[in-house]
Amino acid sequence: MPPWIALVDCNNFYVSCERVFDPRLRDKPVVVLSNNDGCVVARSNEVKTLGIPMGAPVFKLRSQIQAHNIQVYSSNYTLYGDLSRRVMQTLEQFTPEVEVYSIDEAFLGLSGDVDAIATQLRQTVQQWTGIPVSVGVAPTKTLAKVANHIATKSTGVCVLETPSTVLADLPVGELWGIGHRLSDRLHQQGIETALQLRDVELSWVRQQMGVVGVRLVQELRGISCLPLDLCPAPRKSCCMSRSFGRPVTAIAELKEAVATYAARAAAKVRRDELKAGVVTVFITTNRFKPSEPQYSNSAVVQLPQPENDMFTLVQAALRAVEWLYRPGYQYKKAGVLLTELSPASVVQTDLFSNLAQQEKREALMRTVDSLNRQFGVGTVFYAAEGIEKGWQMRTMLRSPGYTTRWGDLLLVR
DNA sequence: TCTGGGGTCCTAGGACCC
DNA sequence: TCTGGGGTCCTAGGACCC
Repeated sequence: MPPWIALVDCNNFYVSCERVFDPRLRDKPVVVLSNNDGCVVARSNEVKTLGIPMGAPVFKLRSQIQAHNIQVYSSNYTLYGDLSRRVMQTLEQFTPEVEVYSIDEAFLGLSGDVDAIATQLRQTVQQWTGIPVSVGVAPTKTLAKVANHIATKSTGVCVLETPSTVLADLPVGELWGIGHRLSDRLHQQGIETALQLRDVELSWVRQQMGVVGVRLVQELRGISCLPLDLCPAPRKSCCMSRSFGRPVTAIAELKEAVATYAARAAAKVRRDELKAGVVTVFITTNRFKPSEPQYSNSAVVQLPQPENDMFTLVQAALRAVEWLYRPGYQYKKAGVLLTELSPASVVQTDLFSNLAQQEKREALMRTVDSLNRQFGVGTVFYAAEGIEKGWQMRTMLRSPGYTTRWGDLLLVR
């Protein structure tokens, strides 16, 4: 294992993606909103300077958006996913040891003149993809996160060899793995900085923060406890859920939404060559409106054998909705969770399964998937998903699918 | 009017077994 | 009188991440 770990982080990733295809957005304040245009999930530096926090609900920002002429975008995950893939492929030019950690971050194993490599890598990603990145290099993942933090605020590259002074200036709550709960508890115990946490007794850490805390503290001391994960295990669950664009009261609409989510979730597990053994459906009213009657519940359907066929999973999900639905409530959100995922290649049949029928369905699913891949999600769908979809989430301000839809190709002149 | 979505890991406690 | 203990599995809830 090489002695260094680098964290490459795309700066303000979603905003940077929008800027790649619309250079007029450079140097302007830009935000990208969550699904349903609910709250802010990405901010340009100009917006950060204005003090607008991550996760701020957009309806509270109206006056600021006006006053500073902030450019507002709905999220365009197809575009971001595509650019992310290009960034990751570029990183693979520099080392085979790439752990894709999230849509905009990767850990890399590096050795040699890491300062020079990091600088070169940063320039190459910028040149090949148009996305600015910061690179933090250190002996452990946790310290690489700290280094990245510094890199983002300075020249874009930071190699952290002797971090004591840096850790003394870092509030403990900003460490990777310390959320607001742990942060509060540490403050109560008089621990304010990352350096103080690093130098605390391990037995105390074990008792107060469990094994997760022990690993974190060891990492701060330069002892790697979170190795690079170069071949991630297959996922254990697949969730598809959305808030509705408006309150939903009728079971017919709820069924359309849940059928749509089940079909999308089924497509995801087929893409990953998995099958699901259990389908869970949940529905809920709007918890932000305590004045209205509240109801939320979930139902679990155990399948006789693992499936990834759209019809089977949608039917199971719809049975769950019938069981869950109570009239008289304004539903705000629903979701479908697929669990007990197993490899699709393992064929498991029971006495009553009809092989010929199963093969026909698999062929049909392959055709559906390929059409939806080629022409966009929703080209072919199950009638139970509904046509009008009045419940669908709002996305008023979405940018075009520059790299994934022929019709949206950027026009020059 | 208007507050995201998709994951993972850990722990504690109960049921059950021998 | 004296009432084990270790292991596994499952579940719910908590905490965190991006």
